Amino acid sequence: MLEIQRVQQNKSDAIAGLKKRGISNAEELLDRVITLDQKRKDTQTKLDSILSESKTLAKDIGRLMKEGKKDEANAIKEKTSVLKEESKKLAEDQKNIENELIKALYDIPNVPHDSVPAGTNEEDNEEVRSWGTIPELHENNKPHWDLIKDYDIIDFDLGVKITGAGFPVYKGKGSRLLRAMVNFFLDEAAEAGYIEVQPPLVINEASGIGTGQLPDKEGQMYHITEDDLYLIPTAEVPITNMYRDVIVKPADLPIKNVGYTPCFRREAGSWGAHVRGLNRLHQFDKVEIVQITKPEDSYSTLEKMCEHVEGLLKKLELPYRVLRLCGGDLGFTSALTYDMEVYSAAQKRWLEVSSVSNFETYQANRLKLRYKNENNKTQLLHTLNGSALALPRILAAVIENNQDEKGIKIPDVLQKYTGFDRI
RNA sequence: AGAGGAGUGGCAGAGUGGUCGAAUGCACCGGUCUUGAAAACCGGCGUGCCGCAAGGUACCGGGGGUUCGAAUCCCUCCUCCUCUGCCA
Repeated sequence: MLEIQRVQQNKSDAIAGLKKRGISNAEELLDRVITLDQKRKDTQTKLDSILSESKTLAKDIGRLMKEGKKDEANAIKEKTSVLKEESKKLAEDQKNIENELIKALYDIPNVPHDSVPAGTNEEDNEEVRSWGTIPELHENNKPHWDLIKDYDIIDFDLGVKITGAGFPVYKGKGSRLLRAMVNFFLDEAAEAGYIEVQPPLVINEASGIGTGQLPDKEGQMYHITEDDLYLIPTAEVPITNMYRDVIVKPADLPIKNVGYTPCFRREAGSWGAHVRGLNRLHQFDKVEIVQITKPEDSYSTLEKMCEHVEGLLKKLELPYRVLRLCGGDLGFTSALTYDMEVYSAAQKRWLEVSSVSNFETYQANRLKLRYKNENNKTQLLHTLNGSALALPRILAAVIENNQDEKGIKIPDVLQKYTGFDRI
């Protein structure tokens, strides 16, 4: 959630930023927050002074009782009961105002970074750079949903039988290839200084709120109602929430974590064109990198994280492009996001395989994730994360782009992980 | 899952209805002393909110209640420990 102070100080910037997301009533939203905050302050001032008076009187009563001046004490008691009623009412008002304020803040997305182009959808995303050459495939090349059947490496029907649509079964060399990639990605991240973690795959409500999946997007997560827990939609949630309510020692910054987890997404209502095969699933694997940095370091860190992701794609010899997402395509909590897309020569389209974002203080503000700066002041940190990488689409691109008449060639860097060089 | 016990500041640990935001020790930071360090001594040392500030206010696992007044009493939830049961 946005910092109220920042909204107040740079209101026009915030409005301009939110307009890039296509939010036309930005000024109205921000004014509401500012008004509510002022109301909150006023109420608190009143409440505090009443509480202060009550406290003083309570102490007087205690003293008088001890001195045996019961009548005097009782006289004061009457006064305090009036104050108590007032403070009770004010406390209730205060709570209501605070709830309204938080709700209002939850409704406002992050203010995009200056470099984010305005726009309404993916067509307005800006290509920053690209790499690699699109391979020429043989005449009878096939998309991955056919290849996986031909070589019997991924079975969707079996997944349907066990669970339902969107839960594939990886088999034999398919399963080995998946595991090989996970290991490759984790090793590369370790090499780049990320500390590996294995977080829970199930999170509580507070964690969902911390990273912004709740209260808005609960429909996207699988909800275990009996225990009121959620299946993680991404490792970002448990990993970032490790640092909820933490004041980090400056010496520990930047924090760099990597985690491999399955991810679970209901994807309610988002099925349709372009989601065949591995392109969109309810359960998929992902290696996620997360960094927590000082505010002044976050944008250079974002670039480094992109370099890391691009390094993986280069080693896998996959042609890719990097997009800077426009305001309309930008995630709710993100200030700047780069999407990495790999070109699938068989599907003849770009596949999003990674998304690297800087959330600035938006998540940290909800998480209460802070550090003591040089002036010994507690200050919000910046959070960043990126997929490095999302497995199914990478696997799809790898088998599609490396197919020939005789089968599928495994990229060189993966061979020591798979133990085989062809499928 | 059942029975019992417990949750207090970075840690340890006192505090069972009033002057307790909380003793004390350790850790940490600053200073004195010292060539330097250690020891000793002096001072500082939680977080949020309101306030220009002085200061005020809230927080003793979470939520609710009793009371003029709650770390302390009551209810409820959570977590941890011990024993029993079950289990990869």
